[in-house]
This record gives sequence, C-alpha cells and structure tokens, in this order.
Amino acid sequence: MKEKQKPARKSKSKTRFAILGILSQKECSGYEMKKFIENSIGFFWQESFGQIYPTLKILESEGKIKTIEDNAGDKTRLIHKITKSGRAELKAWLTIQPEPEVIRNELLLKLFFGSEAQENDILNHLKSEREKALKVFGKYQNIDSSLKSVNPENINKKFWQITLSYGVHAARAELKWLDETISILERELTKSD
Amino acid sequence: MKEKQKPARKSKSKTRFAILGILSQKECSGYEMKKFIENSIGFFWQESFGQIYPTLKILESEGKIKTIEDNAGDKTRLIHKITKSGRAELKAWLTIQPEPEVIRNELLLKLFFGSEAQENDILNHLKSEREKALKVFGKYQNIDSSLKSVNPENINKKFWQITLSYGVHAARAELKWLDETISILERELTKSD
DNA sequence: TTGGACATGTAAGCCGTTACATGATTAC
DNA sequence: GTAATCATGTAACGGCTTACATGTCCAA
Repeated sequence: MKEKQKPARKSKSKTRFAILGILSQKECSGYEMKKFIENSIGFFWQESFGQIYPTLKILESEGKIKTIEDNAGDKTRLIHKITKSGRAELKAWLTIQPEPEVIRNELLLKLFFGSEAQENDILNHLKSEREKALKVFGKYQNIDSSLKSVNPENINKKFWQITLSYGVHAARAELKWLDETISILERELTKSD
Repeated sequence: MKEKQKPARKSKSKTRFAILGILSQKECSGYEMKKFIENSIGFFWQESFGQIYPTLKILESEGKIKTIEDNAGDKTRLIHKITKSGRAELKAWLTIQPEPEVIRNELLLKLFFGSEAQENDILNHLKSEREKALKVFGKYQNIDSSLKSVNPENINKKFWQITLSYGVHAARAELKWLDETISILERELTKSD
C-alpha cells in the first residue's frame, strides 16, 4: 500500500540566504548583522531578531556556519562565520532566478478608491509620502556620490552601488509621479472652490 | 487581583478594506472580485480566494455587506453588495495614513551579493527581469481597457488613471536602471575577455 | 470525454512580526 | 539612578498561500 506522499512544500523563506550572504562578506554577531542589514540593504530587505537568531541556530546545526564565542571586552558575543558548505549553498542560490515579488501598496489602494474619500485626505497622504520620499532620495544621493568618488575598483562596492542606484531610480520616479499627481489633484480642488 | 491584560494587537490585514473598496464600486461575486483585482490593481495589490471568501463571510456577519443568491442562468452565484455601514468603514479607513510598506526585493538581494556569484548568472537575472518589465507596459494597456469597460461613464477614471500612472513611472524607472546596470556589467565582461 | 473555466469554500502550515524575558554595560 | 544600547533568545499569534474538496458548464 502506497503511503500518501506529503507534497513537501519547499521552503520559501529567504532569511537563510540573506544571512549567508551577509556572512559571506564579513563575520559578525546576530545583533551586528541586524544593524548592518538596516543601514545597507534596509531599503529593500529587512530581517527581525525573531528570524535571525533561530535561523543562525539552524544554519549552525547544518554546518553552514560556525559559531564561536567572543569574550573580548568581557561582554559575550557569538560570532558567526560562513563555512565552505554555507558558501556553496549561497552560490547555488545566487544562480537561481528570483521569484516574482509580491507587492502591496496601501497608498495606491487608497488612491484607487479615492472617489469614496475626501480629496483633501488623499492629498495629505500624497504629501506626506512626498516628504518621506524626499528624505530617502537625499540620503541615497549622498551615499551614492560619496561612493562614486571613493574606491571605484572595489569589487563589493560595485554591487552595492548597483543596488543603491536602484533605490535612486525608484525614489526619483516616485517623486516625479507624486509631483504630477499632487498638482493634478490640487488644480481640481481650486477649480471646485 | 488584576488580570494580565492582553495587549489586543490591532488587526493589520487590509483584505477587508480591499473588498469593501471593490464593492463600493460594483457589486459582484467573490470569484468575479478576484478576477477584477487581478486585472485592475493586480500590479500593486493581490488577494487569494483563501482570504476573500472567509472575509466576505465575516463582513456579512458584521453587516458591512449584504449577500444575495443569483440563480439566473442556473449557476448559483453569491452577489455581494456594500451596506451603508460598510461604506462608512471604508471611508473612515481612507482618511487614515497608509502604514509604511515592507518591501523585499530578491533580485536586489542577489545583486548585493553579486561578488559571490557568476557574473553571467547575475546578467541573466537582470535580462529576464527586463523582459518582464517590458511586458508590464503592454499589460497596462489591458488594465486601461478593462477598467473602461467596468466604468463606462468614467466616474472613477481620475483615480485609476493615477494609480496606473504610478505603474508606468515605476516600470519606466526600473527599465532605465536595468539598461544602465546591464550595460555596466556587460562592459566589464567583455573587458575581462 | 477530457480539460479548462466558473464557482465556493475549508484546513494545514509556513513566515514573520511582536511582545516578552533576561542581563550587562554605557551615557547622562 | 535610570534610560538607552548592547546582546541573545523564546513564544504567541496573525496573515496569507497553498493544497484540497466539490460540483457545474462548455468547448474541442
């Protein structure tokens, strides 16, 4: 009698690869990793401690990383290093085509139902989004130009620059759309006065 | 003795608002709604049947929508209509500022770790992303006509045009970045030959 | 007659956030 | 002395996808 085979859904989480990726560039503790993620790839990727720490344990048990205690400075930190096996898994994953993204944009959803809203509320949503986008844009621009002047032949910086450039392009496009949209809606508001 | 109070986490799901929003524009069945979402707001919002049907039940039990059986054409469909109470909830939600989006871009993650990869694989990822982005432009035309057929009198035209315009801006920016990035990487590959 | 679209659901289970728990150290 | 940051974890829970279940109608 044949057993009903469990379909064995393949794991969809990419946390392990994000971690392996970071550790391929520098060894660090979980806490440090979180901070690094926040101020490097934070604008397109994020991980929580609730994901990081358990995944580090799993990766260690699988031999993908090695964990050693660092007692320097009498605070204990757990430093993780990627192993050959871990690096191999990372490299294998990098060859696979990225899966389609799932996007959910609440601002656009609210805009789409704009006919049910007060036009003023919609305008406010757009304006505060514009504030946010401006801040992000400025931040990208500064990092980008400083990166361009420093160390152009560094191999890791090339890819860092490319991802940053994505952010710049995306933010610029969003700002342009926001400006156009805000001015369309404002024109209509003054017309109806 | 004071009971430890559960913090009563507020619900983060926006499915109910997406449904109320659709039903504010036209009454329809769950199945129809899914199709409508796919070819109107699908590029920035999606819902699965596993979310839609249970949420419809809940909304009905709360009096936010009314469900009636449609036996015309001897196939039974459940048609849902928004109630005053439902419309009020939708309007209230529309006044609230959208929460910050969580983005996870796997392509960018792989790019960021590009120094561990074969440059050719990275290039292939970028090129197939470019194919997809090009197709998206064509899809926007479909969305345009599908929305026109639903809304021939163009009451909501302004708002769906705005959301569509976002898509166009975003896709255009992505394509520009892709072209720039691909040509940078290709230049390097030929140089190293 | 078989596959695909129409149509409505349920249930398992993964993913990830958030809250909680603990404790040391540093800054004000 | 107290708040913030460093540092490592666990557990509950919500949200969503996916697989499953069921049945009709239609076209090739």
